[in-house]
Amino acid sequence: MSYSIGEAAKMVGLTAHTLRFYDKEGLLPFVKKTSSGLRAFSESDIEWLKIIECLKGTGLPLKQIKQYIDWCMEGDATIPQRLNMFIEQKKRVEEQKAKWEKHLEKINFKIKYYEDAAQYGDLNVFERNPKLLEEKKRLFKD
Amino acid sequence: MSYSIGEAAKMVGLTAHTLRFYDKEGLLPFVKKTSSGLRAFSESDIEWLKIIECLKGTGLPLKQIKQYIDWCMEGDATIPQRLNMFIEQKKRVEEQKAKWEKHLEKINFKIKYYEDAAQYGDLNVFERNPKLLEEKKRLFKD
DNA sequence: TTAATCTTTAGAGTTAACTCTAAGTCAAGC
DNA sequence: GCTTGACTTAGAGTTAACTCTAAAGATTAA
Repeated sequence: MSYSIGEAAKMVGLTAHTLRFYDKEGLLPFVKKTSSGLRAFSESDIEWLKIIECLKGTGLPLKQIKQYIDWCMEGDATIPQRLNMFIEQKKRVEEQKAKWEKHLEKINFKIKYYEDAAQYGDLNVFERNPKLLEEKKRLFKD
Repeated sequence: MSYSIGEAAKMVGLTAHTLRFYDKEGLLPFVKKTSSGLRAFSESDIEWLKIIECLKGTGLPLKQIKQYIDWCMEGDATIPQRLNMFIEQKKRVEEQKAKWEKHLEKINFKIKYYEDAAQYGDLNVFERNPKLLEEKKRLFKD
């Protein structure tokens, strides 16, 4: 069983346009075509798309995703590079997560700040709640 | 005390070019200029930049950041909108974090997969480790 | 006071990742 | 067989967010 480009697109939450664009960029060398020239996505192609989505979704540029796909096509000799690539990506994701935690603290501070402001209808928040001022200093010091 | 555009840029990890671009886009209406036309960033302007960085770093487009800045300039009447904006942003960050957790599981799987492959020099990983195949099915089923 | 460095503007150029169009081909239902 | 909708390609256009250039003015250190 195989899927048309439109079906495959729906399965991974992309458009057929985007899949054609990826193909043109060399990200989908594994996708075969029918005798009449239509792309036919196999189950394993769908898995490829999910890995591409995973890497793209964690911020890896398409060029580097293509690099990975190229390594996969080259065969067993590139296993170390591929392993290294996923280790690096894991590192990046975890760094990014740490950054987001910091951002989230600032956002939570702003929510507290505006909740108080909304309640009283003005921005004299720190006069009413000096502890929030301390928290602000801590969050914005660096 | 105030900072030149270059100093301000260094303090928040951006370039002077980028700060001028932000200014042109209307993101920095609070920045004053000296009598000779140079931008002078105050301490509180630096805090503005950090909030902009926080919002940009959690994926909010510059247009929506500008919307927030505009609300701030409009005065107390827009406090509810601003509160709502941060609540929405918090929601988005937490959704994004959940997505990244899922991506991270796939990445961890790939690391295990390629570690085994690297050790044996081939990709017959699932023959050696059938449990990994089960994990793959679980991770890629949806 | 002069050289080096920084800042100013307007505006052009770049990059990544789509997004769409046109003109034609293919497939499924009636 | 015919219509309708999905598919094909090449290539143009879009969007966001920078990134850079040029020419002129401002600031700083010697």
